[in-house]
Amino acid sequence: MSKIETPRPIRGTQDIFGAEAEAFAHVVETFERVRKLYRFRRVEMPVFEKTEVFSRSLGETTDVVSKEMYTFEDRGGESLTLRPEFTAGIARAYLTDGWQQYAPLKVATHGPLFRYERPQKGRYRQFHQLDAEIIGAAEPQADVELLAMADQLLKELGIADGVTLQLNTLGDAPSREAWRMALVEHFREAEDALSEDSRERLHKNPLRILDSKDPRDQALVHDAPRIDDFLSGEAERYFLAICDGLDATGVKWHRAPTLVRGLDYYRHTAFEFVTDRLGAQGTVLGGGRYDGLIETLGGHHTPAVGWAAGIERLAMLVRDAGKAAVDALDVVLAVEDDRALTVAQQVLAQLRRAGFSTEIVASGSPRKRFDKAVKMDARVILGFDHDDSQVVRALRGPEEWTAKIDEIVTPLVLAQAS
RNA sequence: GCGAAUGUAGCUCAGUUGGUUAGAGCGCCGGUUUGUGGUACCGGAGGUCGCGGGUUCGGAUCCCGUCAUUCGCCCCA
Repeated sequence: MSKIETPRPIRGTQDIFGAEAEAFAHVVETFERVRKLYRFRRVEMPVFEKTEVFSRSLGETTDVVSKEMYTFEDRGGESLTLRPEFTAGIARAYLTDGWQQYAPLKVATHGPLFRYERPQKGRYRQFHQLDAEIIGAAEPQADVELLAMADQLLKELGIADGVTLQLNTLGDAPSREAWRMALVEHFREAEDALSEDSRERLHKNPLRILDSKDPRDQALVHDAPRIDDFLSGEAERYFLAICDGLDATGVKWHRAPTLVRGLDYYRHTAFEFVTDRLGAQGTVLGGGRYDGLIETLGGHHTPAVGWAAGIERLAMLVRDAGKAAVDALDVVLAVEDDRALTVAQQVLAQLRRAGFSTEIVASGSPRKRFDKAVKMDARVILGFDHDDSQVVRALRGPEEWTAKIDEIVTPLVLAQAS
């Protein structure tokens, strides 16, 4: 008989358990609570879409589309792709599901996304994001509201210290194009001094040179033309309105003139909440305005803003900050004699129905069950020996007491209340 | 796609210049002790030393390849 080999997990996937899973759930629960305060509607989106949903909206030449997507043919021969981000699918639904009637539409969702990348700290092939979008709103207040929600989320997660909001504008389409051309001209003059990566970027995505980490690029970036010199009057007024709005809302921000976005569809506002506590993956939440995206999917010109946040990255910060408290165990039952099992089962059901989180220890060596129960760190321990009185003893409460089995809940409720 | 480090029990790790039958702590299972108690002791299960090849009388240890993990680059949340 040949040995059966256990299948290995897929590279870049995670089996999340224990404290990590608690932190993960805490992030999602907090997001759900905050999103309701801001009246964002919950949506559930498909995990896969036609490939063109992403290739057209993100841009064929972006790394995400050209080498990071999980694309496959289904049995009908259609090219499908596991979603590498949320925005494109939501924009598609806005057009195909008649969501335009609800504009301006505020939606929120979360779930798994897929990108074929080299895994490292805070970066996985199946990863998870929170996502919030406002579609059909052209006014700066939409950007401000979205940022305020992000800010409140981070504060309620208890990780706002050490995370800063980096804010920039990319201008409207003409501003952005003029800036882009000036940047290309600036960097082309000194092309030989650029890093290899940046020479490549010069042709593919010159804006990205601005946030290069290579020291050879730093000096050139420092002298590079600023978007401020290319902003149209309208684009400038728009950006100032956002700055004022954030100040009025009490959201702290820093101007980051070299902050750009990787994906082509962004206009005007661009932002990232950044920390230095997660190594190379410092962006914890990022987004911006994507007024051009809906058109690439065949819709009318539709202004929109959104952001996404990496749940794993937030969960790591939450864990490091010690903010993910595991819910304490209310009661543990130690069955020290198997003949008392039936009685214990009755009490167990009674307690759980009454709303107490309850665990039972009834296996292994009877003499060691109490010790096991003690280690579970419950607020109350109930000991079950075998005798005819059907009385249990409670320890580790505010005080010790005994009770008949059908009267256990009452003293526990009283103990809870005191 | 590129670079570096690391893979020994369920977990955290020892394992000397290559040399008997590969170890410890924790956890798990059983027993004894204690008996309103988180104790101590005894015993047990559990390992193709990531995988494959090579060098050697002999490989957990040296060499090559491969897979995985981690940390960077890139990309991005």
